[in-house]
Amino acid sequence: MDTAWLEVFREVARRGSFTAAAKAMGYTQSAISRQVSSLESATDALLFDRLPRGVRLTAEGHCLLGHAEAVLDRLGTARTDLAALRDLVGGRLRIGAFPTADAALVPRAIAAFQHAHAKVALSLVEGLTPNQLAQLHSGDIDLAVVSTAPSRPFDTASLDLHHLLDDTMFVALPPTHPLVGHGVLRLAQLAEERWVAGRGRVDDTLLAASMRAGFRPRIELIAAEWIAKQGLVAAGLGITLVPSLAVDATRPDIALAPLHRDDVPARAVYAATLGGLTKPPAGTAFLEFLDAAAAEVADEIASRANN
Amino acid sequence: MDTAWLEVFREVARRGSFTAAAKAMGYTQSAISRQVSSLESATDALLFDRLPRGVRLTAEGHCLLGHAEAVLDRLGTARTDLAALRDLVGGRLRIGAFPTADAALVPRAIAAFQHAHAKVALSLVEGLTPNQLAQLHSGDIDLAVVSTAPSRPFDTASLDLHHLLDDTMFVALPPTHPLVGHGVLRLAQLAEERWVAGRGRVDDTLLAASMRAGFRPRIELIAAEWIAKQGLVAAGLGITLVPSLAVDATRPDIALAPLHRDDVPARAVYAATLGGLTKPPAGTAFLEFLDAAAAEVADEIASRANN
DNA sequence: GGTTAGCATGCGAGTTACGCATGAGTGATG
DNA sequence: CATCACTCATGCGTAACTCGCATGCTAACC
Repeated sequence: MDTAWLEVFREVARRGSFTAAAKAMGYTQSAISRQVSSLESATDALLFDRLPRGVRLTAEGHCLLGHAEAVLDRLGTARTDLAALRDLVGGRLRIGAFPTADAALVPRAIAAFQHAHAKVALSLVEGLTPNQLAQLHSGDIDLAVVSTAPSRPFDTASLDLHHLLDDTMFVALPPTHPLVGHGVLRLAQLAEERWVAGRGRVDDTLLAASMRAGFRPRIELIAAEWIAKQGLVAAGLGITLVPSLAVDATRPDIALAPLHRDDVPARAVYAATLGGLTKPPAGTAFLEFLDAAAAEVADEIASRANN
Repeated sequence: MDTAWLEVFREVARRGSFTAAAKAMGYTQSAISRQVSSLESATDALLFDRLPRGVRLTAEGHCLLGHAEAVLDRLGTARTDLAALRDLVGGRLRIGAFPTADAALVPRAIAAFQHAHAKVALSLVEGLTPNQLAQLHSGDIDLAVVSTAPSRPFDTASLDLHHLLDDTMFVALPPTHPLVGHGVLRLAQLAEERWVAGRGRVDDTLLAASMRAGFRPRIELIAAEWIAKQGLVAAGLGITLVPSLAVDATRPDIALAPLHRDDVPARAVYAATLGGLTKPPAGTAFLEFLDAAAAEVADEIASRANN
């Protein structure tokens, strides 16, 4: 059944005449006659009584009319929704990001995106990179902000990776620490320090890097939450590593010292989408905002490292 | 846009593969491929990502899927409703009838019809014949039970008339009246009686008939409502004419005497529908129940007239 | 009673949709 | 690493459909 038949049917029902409907729709009267006839065959119902002056809906025609209008309406909203999806005035975009990306990078991009495309429903899920990738593959999120870890390289085959920035490491020192203000530090200078460690990947980084620098870090303080680590450092009980993405989120009574990039390799931060698949329009648009936010954040980090 | 495209789209979305959908729907894989392609052109959207093993909905495809299912559902209910209309398990029938027809004839037909076709929504409008015909023409009712009046013959051209029965006249007498039990009466025997008259056509009938019988009836009592007329007659204050259709509705303390049919011509009672137009299936079905009810009522009237 | 309005239909041309066969790309398998 | 299996896209020829045009027919209107 062609939906054009329904449109013709609706027009004829409204105008009460094949000829009038034909004129209104740019068809010939014979075309209208045949289309109505086709619809009558398809529904196995006589839809109009043919009168000497025009036509009139039968009971069956009246019954069908309501449904036909509903169907055409729904098709119209389908068109509208699709257009909204394309024009970024509708639809949704589900984003995932690792925790420190949510300190500044992702929130800035989201704020700018929402300002530009208020009608798009954005959602954000925080999680570690492996979880993000799993959700990406299962279709739970459309785009993930992830970071490389030397230990777990992700399969580049099934992903589209868009490089955003490189996340270097800073050392968080108590404000009274003697090394504060000495510019770029080498990891070896910190061999005797007491370290505050969290759990998971960041501490792998610390361990691997310090072993490479020739010492085994003294880890006596374990704190999972960022707020706790900061407290310990601010109290002068130890030092810790801070990803550059989190420098804006450190409390003012902590000193941050840039670390030489040969000592702790930078983590690359990517925006990842499923490879080979069509990205939702909002996704590609969001990438630009992520780029802009990444550029801003990178600038700020660079200026901080040079002080 | 062909709704077959939507069905194919839905099937492919469910099965995640063109080939599987083709097998399920009895098409070739190439046909599926082209139909999806057609739908994509029509919607100007990429609906599926083509993967090495099957396909996967894009964001646009997911957006369209909901609408497509709604449209197909609605088309299904349209088909169901049309079938229900035909099979008398749905739809409606709007009936009109003149007042005395609602005393026994129409209620019986309605009761029997409702018992046979409970799902059909019946409605009844009481009104005089001219109003019924007007509503018939305006499309407010589907079928009218009307009666002829010598003064106002209706235009038989635009109507389909189905004869139900002939409505003769009875005389309502006080139970103590000397003429009670004398069988068929001639109007001339009642020349000296005092008449209870209503308004409108019934009294035209009385006037015309009595003038023809050679007298002018003494009309001193006017009562519009049937209940009032009966009261006056039962109290012995006068006599009145009763259409045969109303004999069952007369109170027991009134005597009814059949009137010779040469004196007061029978009114023909018809079921009228708009001529040339397709009758709703419930309408033609209802006619049979009207016929049956008319036969019953006519039998009862005949047996009453013979007593 | 002629004219007009309106729907149905035969006809030819253009478009569309189907199946068949084939090609290209990717994952599974030995 | 080569081969196979599976999936979708596409060229081709045929069949069906839909269109406009012209015509026929019926009923209302002047």
